[in-house]
Amino acid sequence: MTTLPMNKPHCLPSQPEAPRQNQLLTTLSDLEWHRWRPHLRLVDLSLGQVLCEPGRNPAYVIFPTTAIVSLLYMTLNGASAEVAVVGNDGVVGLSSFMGGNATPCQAVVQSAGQGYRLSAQLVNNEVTRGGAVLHMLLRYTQAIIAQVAQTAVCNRYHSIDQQLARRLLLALDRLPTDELEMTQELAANLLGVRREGVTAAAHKLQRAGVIRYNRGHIVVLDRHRLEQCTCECYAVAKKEYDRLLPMPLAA
Amino acid sequence: MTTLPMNKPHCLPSQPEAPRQNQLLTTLSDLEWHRWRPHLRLVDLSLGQVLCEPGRNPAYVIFPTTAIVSLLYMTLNGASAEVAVVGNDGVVGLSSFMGGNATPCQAVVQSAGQGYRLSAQLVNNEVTRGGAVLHMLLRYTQAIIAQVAQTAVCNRYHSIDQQLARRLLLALDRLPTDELEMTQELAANLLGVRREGVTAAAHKLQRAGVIRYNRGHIVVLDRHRLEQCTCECYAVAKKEYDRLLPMPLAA
DNA sequence: CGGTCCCTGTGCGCCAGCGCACAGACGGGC
DNA sequence: GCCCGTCTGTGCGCTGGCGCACAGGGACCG
Repeated sequence: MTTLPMNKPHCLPSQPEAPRQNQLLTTLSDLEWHRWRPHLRLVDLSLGQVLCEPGRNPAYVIFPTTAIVSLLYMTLNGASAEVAVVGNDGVVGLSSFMGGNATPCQAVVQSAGQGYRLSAQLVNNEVTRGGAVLHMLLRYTQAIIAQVAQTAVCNRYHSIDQQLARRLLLALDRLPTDELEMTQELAANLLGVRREGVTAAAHKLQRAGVIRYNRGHIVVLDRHRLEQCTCECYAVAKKEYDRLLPMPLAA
Repeated sequence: MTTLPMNKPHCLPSQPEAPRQNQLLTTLSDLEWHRWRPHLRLVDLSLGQVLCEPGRNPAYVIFPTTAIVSLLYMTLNGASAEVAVVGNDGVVGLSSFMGGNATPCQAVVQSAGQGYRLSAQLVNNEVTRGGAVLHMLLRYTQAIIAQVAQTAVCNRYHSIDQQLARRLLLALDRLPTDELEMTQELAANLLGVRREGVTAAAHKLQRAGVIRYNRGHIVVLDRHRLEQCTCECYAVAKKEYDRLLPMPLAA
């Protein structure tokens, strides 16, 4: 496995006026930004809050700053699987900008925090203008597709151990600290595996001294080793994101 | 399992001048269509042809008419997994319109046929205009995301039997006949499973009288029963596509 | 301070799918 | 008509993950 220089997102503990903690928003030029600013509203996102119900038309898109959101698909018999993770690196509600006005996937807050809310209508207007905002959203869409596709591959080929490590890294990248809240039960639901499977995987990580696990509270002790425990999927998706988003936006 | 009315795509045996056999192209207004027409060029797509190499910048997007194309992700050790199927219902090369100019996934022709080729540059111009073409592409992008996500879920939860049935239906929907060419070896690569696993699954279908299998040539005898053999994933993705694409395009 | 949830650990039996190794069996080319 | 390559069938043993059932053990609340 290649070990990438994992620059953490610039996600500082919430400053009184920290407008552009979301990386997508930081890609906007000052011009665009000032046009948007009046319409952005900071909202609290609580654990378990459902931002988007399957088949419903969400009224807002949300650019998380400190919160983390899961995109989940459900099966007929109630099982679920997470297909993508969105934090301060992205935006929730792509479907509304894409014109479909709904999506079969559910968006649930996995880690409480804040985010900027913007009306779907406004985003649509921006899209039709065809400017920098559109191109930013398109880039991000491509990154999401890569992440979802990589999840499909990962589900096919990789062990629970590897997938758990990957999921922890995904969370870590979107948090300011090395600690996160996630019960084994929850992790199992996200990965679409048994809780006992997660217990076993978490044990291995713990005994290797990579994490410390206690009743839903996880401390990552050695991020570098954690990266070695996961499959390529993590690095591939991250690399693709880094390739797409920091690029100077053609417009 | 709900049994949908599976209206086959209007894909007639190639007429001498059948310009809009691709369903995305049919959604365009006459105005848009006539603007595009001079730039579309009908090309032959041969079995196994690679339309897009991972990491490379494809010069064209392709709207298949009779051909079928797989979008594949590869793993480090050479294994592969198909994340989406594109036929006369879609377009290959979304990444170029999304601005990323490349994608980690590979596009390979699985069923020889034809398609309309259009320069990526031209598509980009259309996108920046922000008109009907953009909205069509966005809609289709959303459908692709749904398909990829559903593939992820399917990989997680469903048996080889179900996945094989699903894959056959995906091919069938994009072909004018009830026959298709696909060796067990190939199917195994697409599904990311063992060839022997496919052998077993195909046997079951054959013994149930649903298909006839012979050295890479498959005849679907009973499509209805085939639909009953697969998981919900097929219907969910199809429903989402039907919801998104026939809609009158707002612009 | 005791009860009651949650979370976590553990121990089964079970099975789908894997890896490997061969054995037909069809079919196209010479 | 024969040969060889490709495609398909079959038989192992193995293992990762599943389903189930239950036991300790914090944490919080009254």
